[in-house]
Amino acid sequence: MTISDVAAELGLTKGTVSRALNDYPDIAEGTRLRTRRAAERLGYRPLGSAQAIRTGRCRAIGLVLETDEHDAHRPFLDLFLAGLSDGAAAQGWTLTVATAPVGAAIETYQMLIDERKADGFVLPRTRLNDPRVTMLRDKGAAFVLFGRHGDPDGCAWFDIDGAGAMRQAAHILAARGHARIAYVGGSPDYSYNGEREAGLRAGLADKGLDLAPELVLHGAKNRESGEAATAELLSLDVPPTAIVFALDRAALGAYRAAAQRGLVVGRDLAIIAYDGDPDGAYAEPPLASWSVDWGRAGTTLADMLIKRVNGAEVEDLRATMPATFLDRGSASVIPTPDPNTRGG
Amino acid sequence: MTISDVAAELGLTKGTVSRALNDYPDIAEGTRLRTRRAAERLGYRPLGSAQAIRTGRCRAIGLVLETDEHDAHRPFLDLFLAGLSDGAAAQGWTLTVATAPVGAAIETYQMLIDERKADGFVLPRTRLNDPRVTMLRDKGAAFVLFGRHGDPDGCAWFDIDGAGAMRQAAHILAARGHARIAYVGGSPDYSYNGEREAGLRAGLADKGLDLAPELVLHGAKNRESGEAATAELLSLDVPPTAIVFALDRAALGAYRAAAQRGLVVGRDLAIIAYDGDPDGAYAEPPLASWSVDWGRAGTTLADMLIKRVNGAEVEDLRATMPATFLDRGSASVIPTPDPNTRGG
DNA sequence: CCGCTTGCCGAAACCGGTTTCGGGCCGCAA
DNA sequence: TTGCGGCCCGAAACCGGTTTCGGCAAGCGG
Repeated sequence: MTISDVAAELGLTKGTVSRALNDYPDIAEGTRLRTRRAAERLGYRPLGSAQAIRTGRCRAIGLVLETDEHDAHRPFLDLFLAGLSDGAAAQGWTLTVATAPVGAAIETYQMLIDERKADGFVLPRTRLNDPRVTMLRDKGAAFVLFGRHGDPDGCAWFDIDGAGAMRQAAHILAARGHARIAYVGGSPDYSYNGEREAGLRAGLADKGLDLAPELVLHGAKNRESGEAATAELLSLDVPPTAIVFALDRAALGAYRAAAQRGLVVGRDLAIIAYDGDPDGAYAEPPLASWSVDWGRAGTTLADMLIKRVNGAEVEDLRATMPATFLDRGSASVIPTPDPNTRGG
Repeated sequence: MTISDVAAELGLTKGTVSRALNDYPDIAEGTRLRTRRAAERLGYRPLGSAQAIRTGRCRAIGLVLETDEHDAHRPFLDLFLAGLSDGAAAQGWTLTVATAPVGAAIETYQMLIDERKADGFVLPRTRLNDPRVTMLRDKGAAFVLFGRHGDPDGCAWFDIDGAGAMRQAAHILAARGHARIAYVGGSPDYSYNGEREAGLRAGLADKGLDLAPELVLHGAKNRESGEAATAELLSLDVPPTAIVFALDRAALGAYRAAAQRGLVVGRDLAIIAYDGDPDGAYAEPPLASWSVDWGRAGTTLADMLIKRVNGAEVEDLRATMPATFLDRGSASVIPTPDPNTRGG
């Protein structure tokens, strides 16, 4: 069922049918309706590749997932893909997915651009200094970052408000009587890390507290390193009464470190983390965490990218979305003695 | 950089260049090489959509993920996608991903076929009676199942040998002194369930054992239902000394059910499950499980689908891959008394 | 009544490839 | 020398759309 078939059925030419279906202004209203109905009735769907060749648009969002990141546990990938796919499908677009080792990602983008398999890209896990950004910017390709880049010039981006979440985490812990609060970050290469730490500092400052230098650790990206970081913090002369983790995966390692010192999470030590990893719900006690709506994030990114491809300015394509606090057992109130008289 | 540019550079016509690059037999060897080098040097890459329009092939694998399955935790989706993408990329193909609610998947396939966004499909999570299979078979679309279908006629498929894994699980447990072994299955709609149960039965039969009817439960797809199933089994007059689960997620629920009865997994109760879920490694004791190489599975499926699109017969496109046993603490030897004198 | 817009559609070029067809040139046998 | 068959390549059709251009007919003002 091609456009010529539809045209023949109506006694029109294919050019006229094309213009009618694409809402050109030089088509009579009656003709437009007649054409639309006939196309519907005959089950006509324009061939993507055929339009692409003339318009230069294949109406596809490109997504390149970087492999080789062993710590990159992605429990939400399906939700994220569903969001992207829904957002794309709502406008008749599709999703082209490729994977590549971290180093070779650039080539993959290049290939997708050259063969016009995608009109633009959603860049997951944006790093502060990201070669993908400079490359795509140079080539004039359309893209939207998920996360923020060191130099936002020419970048459209979408991000979860990790700073706001951490700021509120500080407020919550302060309200529950904590004064000595630690922070365990993830990989410093990613923007989220700085955002979350800054947010926590801001929240503490709001309450007249600060983040002691010895209570700040970085690079905890999995259970093992989270456990090690926690062990280090708990060995201090004056250990923290609460720890805020940048990542759930690291926080889940804290349970064992605490247990080894005879401490019970949620009673002797408060923990708040970030990601809303479903594993956290099964910890004992369940892990309090900031959860992200990955589906909505995907849909929003898809919308933004399509707008960008259609010519919207990057300055108008920047947005954040709040995270939601899952107030679970690990963050419950801890009856602490005066921190000044405790342990030291 | 189009094919005409390359032709002009060489003083040939675009038709000749096209034939040279596609290894037509009526092109002189010298011309072929000269053309190939020029294309390489100029960085020419044929436009996917342009070839698609004439050849009818867009060199893309379609993958439709079904959402709305809340129990469909997919910790390996990234590995699977990477495998598919690698297998596709090795032959110059790409991967088109879409998602759809379970009921609406058919429409999504239809759309991808009509707009020729994919030349064929990999069908994940095949059900025994799967509407996708009948639909694609009727339309003459190319596809490869991941899992098996009730009626394999006209189907190419790839599957993990869950039956073999379960059979070996039976052997292992029997060798470690277990005689009263239970099976907790997942969703009966999927072929894997029947395969795994049958494999277990076969393995028990090999050792002169059988699966008592009261020791077979179904529908445990998550922690909660796994916990409930375990509780039910442990309340029997003569409870099992070992439980084999079709799914890791369900097995992880067993730990709590055992603990509530004062039983310790790996000492009082042996557990073997299936999937190789990374969460299992962090259980106490770690969960013994059959792990699947999702990356290789993806690559194999991609290869098979491309062969199918290129005209291979479905009968030649059927294969299984073994799972690997992760012999961890939950399956350790349990010193049981004679089952006949115990508990009853 | 004439000329000039305006609305609407047909005709044809075009996009970047692939594939078919036909013919020039060469070598070889008669 | 002529005829014939291969080897190569050019020319052009083709795929299914989009977009430009030109022209016919109706409407309108002068």
